[in-house]
Amino acid sequence: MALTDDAIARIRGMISSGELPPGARLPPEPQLAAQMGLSRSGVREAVKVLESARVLDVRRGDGTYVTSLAPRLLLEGLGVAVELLRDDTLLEVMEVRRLLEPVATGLAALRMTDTQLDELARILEDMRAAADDAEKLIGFDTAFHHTVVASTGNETLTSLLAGLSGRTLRARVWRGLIEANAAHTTIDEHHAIYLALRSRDQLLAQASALMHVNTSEAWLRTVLAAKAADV
Amino acid sequence: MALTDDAIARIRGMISSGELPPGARLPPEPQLAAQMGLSRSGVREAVKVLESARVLDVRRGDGTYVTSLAPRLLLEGLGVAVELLRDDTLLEVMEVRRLLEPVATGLAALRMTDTQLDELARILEDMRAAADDAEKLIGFDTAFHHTVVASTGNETLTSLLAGLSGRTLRARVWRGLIEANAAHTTIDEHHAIYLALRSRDQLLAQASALMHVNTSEAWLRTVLAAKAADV
DNA sequence: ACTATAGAGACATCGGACGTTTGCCGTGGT
DNA sequence: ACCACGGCAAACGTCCGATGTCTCTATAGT
Repeated sequence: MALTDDAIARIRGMISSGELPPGARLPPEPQLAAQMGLSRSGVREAVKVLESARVLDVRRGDGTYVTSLAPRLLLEGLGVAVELLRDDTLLEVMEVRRLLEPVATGLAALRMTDTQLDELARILEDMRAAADDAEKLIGFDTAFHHTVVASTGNETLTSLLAGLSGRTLRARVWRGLIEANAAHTTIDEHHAIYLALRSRDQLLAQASALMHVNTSEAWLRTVLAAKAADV
Repeated sequence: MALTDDAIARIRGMISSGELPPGARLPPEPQLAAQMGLSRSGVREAVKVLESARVLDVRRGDGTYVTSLAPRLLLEGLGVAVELLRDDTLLEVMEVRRLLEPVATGLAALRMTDTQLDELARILEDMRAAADDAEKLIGFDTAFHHTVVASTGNETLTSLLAGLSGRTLRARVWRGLIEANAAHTTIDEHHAIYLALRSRDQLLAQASALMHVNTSEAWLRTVLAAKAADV
């Protein structure tokens, strides 16, 4: 199993060493194969792996290029990984969010601009208007938290939290929420977070975010327990 | 580019739907190819991608199996992603650690067992004994923080922080530390964390961890600045 | 100067062949 | 009855060559 994996490692090495900077173009597959001493098939597998990791960008008919290597791209894989976690480990993910979201929201309280606060208010309105449409609620919920975290200006943090709050996870929580007619309570929690951010109160922002994650965790437990009972 | 990516998505779907539970064996490559309507080459690329993501385990001469899907495996990719981040985004990573490590250490203060505390003490001794060997120091440093975070019992959290504290990043920080003869100061910081954990003082644990990350960040800045000046 | 088109280059996919490794099972001996 | 050995079959690893399809570019024509 050495050949293809070697190729992966070598290409990665060329990138991290700076030999292949972001945007650089790789040699054509046949040439790359010759250069690394393996067949084109092996090179293709290696390239495919790096493409799926958003390290390479393969453009058919054109060539293969190194991506920008932005955190947003490289950390995208975290999301798909979390989607595959089994139910019993989703509570671990939730605990990480419980640790990270409050402090991240607290940091946002220090850095959020008025424009961003206005956008939050708009999303909050959208949320209230869509209080019975699960799909829309999930979308606005995602937008709300994304806006908050993005205001820290830390793309790595934003991508990380986005990955931890995968669509599947969110959908499960909201399903529990809506079925129990508790959507308005959760929307109020968002409002509390908004108020804390608006007043740039770091501690209050932390606290309100913790309350919110805690609620989410509780509903996730409910949903998971219901599913376990089904089986 | 649809065929291979479709295959990836389909296999992932079969896994998350429960059709292929952890440990399950996939059909042989030729059969899988027929079943999904593409050639063996395409299947191999798809399998390789999922293997690199630690979703599949390919055993030559035997067959292909679904891994345990444990967080430790699936989040392993985070580490390699972080290794490829460019220098200017490493500070973002450090900021995430600055947010996450203190609260994680605080949680550890509540959950650490006496046995684990004893192990910490042992690592601390090793560290003092190896105060001039960069390689060893990095190893003990990694072991120290791993032991602390692992005591939370949250494998997801542990893997996440491990990924954020990649070997390269650690090596850079320690290089700066040792060159400036500041290794002993950092070892003292570890001692402070240990004392806080030993007394099960959550707030003190948080504070000492923050001090420590802050020091690391400062040294990282120094190293990065020196490198930038070189160029 | 602009546009349409033809060609070259590059990736996408396929099919088959051969090597190597692994696991299993039957055989034979103890 | 148990164990060690050997051989077979299955499965992955690697390679090769051919063909399809898409992009970009340079050329020719208006």
